[in-house]
Amino acid sequence: MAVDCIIFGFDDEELKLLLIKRNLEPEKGKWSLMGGFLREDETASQAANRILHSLTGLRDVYMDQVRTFSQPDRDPVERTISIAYYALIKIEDHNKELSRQHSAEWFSLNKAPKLIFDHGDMVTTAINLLRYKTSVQPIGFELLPEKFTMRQLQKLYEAILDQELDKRNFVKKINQLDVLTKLEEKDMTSSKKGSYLYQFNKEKYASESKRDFSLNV
Amino acid sequence: MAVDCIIFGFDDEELKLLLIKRNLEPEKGKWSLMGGFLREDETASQAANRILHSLTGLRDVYMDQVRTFSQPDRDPVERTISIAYYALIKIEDHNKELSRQHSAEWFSLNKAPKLIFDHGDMVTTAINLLRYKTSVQPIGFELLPEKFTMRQLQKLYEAILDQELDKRNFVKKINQLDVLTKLEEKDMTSSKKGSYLYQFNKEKYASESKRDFSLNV
DNA sequence: TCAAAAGTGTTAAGCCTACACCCATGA
DNA sequence: TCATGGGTGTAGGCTTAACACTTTTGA
Repeated sequence: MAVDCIIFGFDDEELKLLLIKRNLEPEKGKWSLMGGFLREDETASQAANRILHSLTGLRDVYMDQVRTFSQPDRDPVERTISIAYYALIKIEDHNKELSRQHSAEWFSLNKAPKLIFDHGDMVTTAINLLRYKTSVQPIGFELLPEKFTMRQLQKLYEAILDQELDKRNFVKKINQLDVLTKLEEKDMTSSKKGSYLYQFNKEKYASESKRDFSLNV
Repeated sequence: MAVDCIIFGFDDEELKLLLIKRNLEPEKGKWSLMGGFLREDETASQAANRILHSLTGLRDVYMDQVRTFSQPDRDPVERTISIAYYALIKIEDHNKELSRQHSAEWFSLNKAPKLIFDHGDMVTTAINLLRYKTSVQPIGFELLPEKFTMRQLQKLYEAILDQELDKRNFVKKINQLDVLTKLEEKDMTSSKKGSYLYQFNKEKYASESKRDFSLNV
């Protein structure tokens, strides 16, 4: 029993994937997802968190079970059944030294190399699930810094859905959800005028029976 | 590694669940899902089909992976990780003798007994997935006979969604999907006037880029 | 003063919802 | 002839999509 992690990040432009270069045979030198074996005393979700932590140094990260992959010959060495999880992390938070040690690198989704075994399927399945989940739960914020601009948020949704969105309609819909706090602060790096920063407001989301919303951007 | 099957059926009124009375310790005599162990040479999906077949005699049944349950102590005897699948079957098609041999019985969803281990969670997760899936793929038909009336179909959706629907609006929406064939034949059992029978039309669904529709009844 | 991104409203079309009456038939 | 379930259309409200100009300010 193994667990594999599809690790998503966002760099203000594209959705990215953290992949590791495999350092053992078979398929040595090829790219793969970060994975590991399930221990006796842990749940799959705990294993996924542990494995993610060993590569990124992060804890308390949003993760979701994708699906279990069980083709008998999916791993040519011995039968391994893998439970796939995806994780949403803030790229800048992760421990670069740790990921360097694992020869890990970030790839844009559409420029990612071919992956070993059925890891490509895992990624595809994970993205589809991510698309669904973002329309039903406010998990996009997990990929952004604490404070972010509307433009960053829109770019994120565009990256996840792989389609352009209308700026005005997007702002309207996000505001309707009423789960953000608009800060006084402005981000001055992106333009001369500067743009307001927002924060995800857990209280607003939790309190007001917005537990399951529907966001059709 | 085990596989457990959430077997859904529909009796023209309610969504039902096929459960078996456990004949071994622990929890002997309690109700549970039908399950079994994964064999060396099969995928989880093949195992699910095999297990379903052993209870119902049915093959080529619609099944979907729900999620994998991995709490170390979920089975008190020994650690068992279970991949849950749900199945949609036509109640009248299944082999009653086989299910009698397994002391299996159909229960209405809301009248089902408490289940062993985490089987209750499995059922809840499966229903949520089923609700989502029916809004995105025409899988409801798997629970109905070959030929069915609009009223049966509506009752089915009402059972799945657990809410009443407007008759006229429902018909409109189903017709918009354009995946049914209206037959000349009428079903005369339900009323004196008789009601037209319909059939799910795989060709219509497959051909016309309706691969992913959206049905918001 | 100009370039570059931020911010902001309105309108028209389409979709969804609510709602009630006639039809066909067997008893 | 009457009771039962089957079948059908429309109008109003709401939501969604399309669309462009002004603001701010650093260079």
